[in-house]
Amino acid sequence: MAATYKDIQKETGLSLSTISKYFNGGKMRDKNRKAIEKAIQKLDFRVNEFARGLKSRRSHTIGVLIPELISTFHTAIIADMEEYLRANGYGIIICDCHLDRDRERDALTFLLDKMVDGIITVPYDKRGEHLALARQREVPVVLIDRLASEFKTDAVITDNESAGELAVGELAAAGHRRLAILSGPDGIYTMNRRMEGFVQALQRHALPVDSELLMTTEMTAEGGYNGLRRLMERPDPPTGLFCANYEITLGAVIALNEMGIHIPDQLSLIGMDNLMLSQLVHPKLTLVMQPMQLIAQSAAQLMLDRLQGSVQAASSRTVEFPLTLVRGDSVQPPALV
Amino acid sequence: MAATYKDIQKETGLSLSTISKYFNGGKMRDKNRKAIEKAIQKLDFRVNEFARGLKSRRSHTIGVLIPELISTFHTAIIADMEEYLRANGYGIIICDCHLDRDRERDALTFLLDKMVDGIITVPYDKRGEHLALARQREVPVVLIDRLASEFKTDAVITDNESAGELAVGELAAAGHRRLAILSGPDGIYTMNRRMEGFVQALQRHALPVDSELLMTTEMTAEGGYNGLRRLMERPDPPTGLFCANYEITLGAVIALNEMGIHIPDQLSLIGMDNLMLSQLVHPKLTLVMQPMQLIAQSAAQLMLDRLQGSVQAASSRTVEFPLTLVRGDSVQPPALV
DNA sequence: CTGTTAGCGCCTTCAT
DNA sequence: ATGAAGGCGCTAACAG
Repeated sequence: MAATYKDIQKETGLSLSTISKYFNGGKMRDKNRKAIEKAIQKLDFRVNEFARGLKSRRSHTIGVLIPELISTFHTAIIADMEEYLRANGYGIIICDCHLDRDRERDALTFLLDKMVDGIITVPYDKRGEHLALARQREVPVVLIDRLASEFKTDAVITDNESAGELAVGELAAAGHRRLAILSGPDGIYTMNRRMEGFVQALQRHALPVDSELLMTTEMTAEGGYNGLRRLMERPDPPTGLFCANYEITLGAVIALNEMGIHIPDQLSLIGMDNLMLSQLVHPKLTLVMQPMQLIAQSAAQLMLDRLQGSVQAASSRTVEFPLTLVRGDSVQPPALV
Repeated sequence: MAATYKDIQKETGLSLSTISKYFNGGKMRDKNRKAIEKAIQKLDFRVNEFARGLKSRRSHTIGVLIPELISTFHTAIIADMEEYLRANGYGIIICDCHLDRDRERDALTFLLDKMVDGIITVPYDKRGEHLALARQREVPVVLIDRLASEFKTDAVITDNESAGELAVGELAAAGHRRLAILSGPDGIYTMNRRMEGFVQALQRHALPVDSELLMTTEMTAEGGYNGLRRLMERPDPPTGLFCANYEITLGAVIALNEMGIHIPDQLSLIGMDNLMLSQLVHPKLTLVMQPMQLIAQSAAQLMLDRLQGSVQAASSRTVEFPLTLVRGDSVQPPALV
């Protein structure tokens, strides 16, 4: 049986309120402080967080809700957030909705029922209306990676349009004119933005926009694999390709290997995220990278600001980070046909 | 302000104990049940888990403590465990100790202070003495992947020795005699076992054991990269290699690409885990695979058994799963020198 | 089957 | 600076 204030009381003869004050930073006689500390040692006393939470209504726990845990991008961000939040006394409860809107809603309810103090989420449902439930319970929400059309709140995103721009710019500079994109399904915030940026960049560079080369597929390695085959089996395949997320890039590379299509001689390729991939694949890939650590820390900080009440309740802040192009050897001028 | 039993009481006129019974599965008049349900709807009532925990001493939360979140192996297992546990009403609080014993100890304390009902961990500290603290607080512990020398408890592991055996068997069958292993640091449970299994298998196959070819390195891509270079820059390099974990495999493949050493003509390679890798790399890698989903589910189930009290407190069960060899194209007979 | 009551461990006025 | 007392929301005897 765990020790309580009463046990400390028995040890020290002090009253419960003095003991409480010790744990909540009040002033007290040095002698008493030391007596309490001695009793804590002796009893291996730990404050009971249930009791504390019952009064304070705080669990010092943040719910993290994401579409899929098996995603380098999400995992990397979660790892950084976990470290940052724990350093501030907060633990994270993770829920993975497995790319399913109903599960996402259930998971949110689950987290709220677990009395989390806040929710940090990569919303799967584009509209994000499920998040209204959190607001109704007065639990702050911070979005990562994607905005929700029907739910305004603090968010950390990257300049997704520029991903398309960076890729097109690099490929166009190498002399490519027939460019394709393999993006995720319509309805995914980041994928739509990257697609839009890509199309706008084509226009800006006065390159042809062939809707057959603006392909969407699942955001999985399998999706990238299938998408690439469809793209390259066309009578008139592209000479330059941008893969709009990590898993799609992975699948595309697998398919290219299988089809015996050589990078960059036969196809110039630009992928996204995960530097490790770029080094593993031969030749090294040129990538558009997101600053994962910055994203993680700033999401965590936005949440801490909310929880510490240092921010206007009504305001909503959006932090947007730029993307960077990391050059490998997967882009070269197109073959002369 | 969230609704409480008292609010339901006002709505229904029923007593607190009747309402409590509703939530804890007692019998009651159908009329009363319906009245309560109606009130719950109207008030958007949720049971306060702080108050409930204060009485029951249960948070329905499991602490998950791992060496590193950025590890496909750990992430995959966590994703499966999360799903399985949540389906049973349990959430998981994740802590990553970043390959640091002190942080591991701190994280354990953190989790216990968060009132978790149990700890599922891949212990980083080989001895696992820090886990005694959990036992002292009567919090059950389930180990994954590694046993701890100084802490006996329920555990789920794989037959690590057989990894070495499978690899040596496959390479020997192809005619290789000069075999090397790239394993993790001495002191890591799995790495030691795989190394031992490898050496025993060499002896069983009557192959020479050259201690220079039994190499240990960090369990990271960088470790694999460096280890491979050291190995292949020797005057008399091996013709067959087993990489004893995923990250090491990754790093080794990167280094081979850079050095222009071709698989399998110049080196036959067997890696571990992560089927995706095997498909990405050209040629496809032959791999020793661990059944991640089984590991995850059985760890979760061991924990649930403990929490539901359906297991003797004193007993300790170890579940060991077999490994499988998945053939790719990275092994062929050695070149005639 | 339902109601009354006394805590679970901690925090917070309010006195002293 | 310290002590006494009530209550946070729920549960579990115990009566009725």
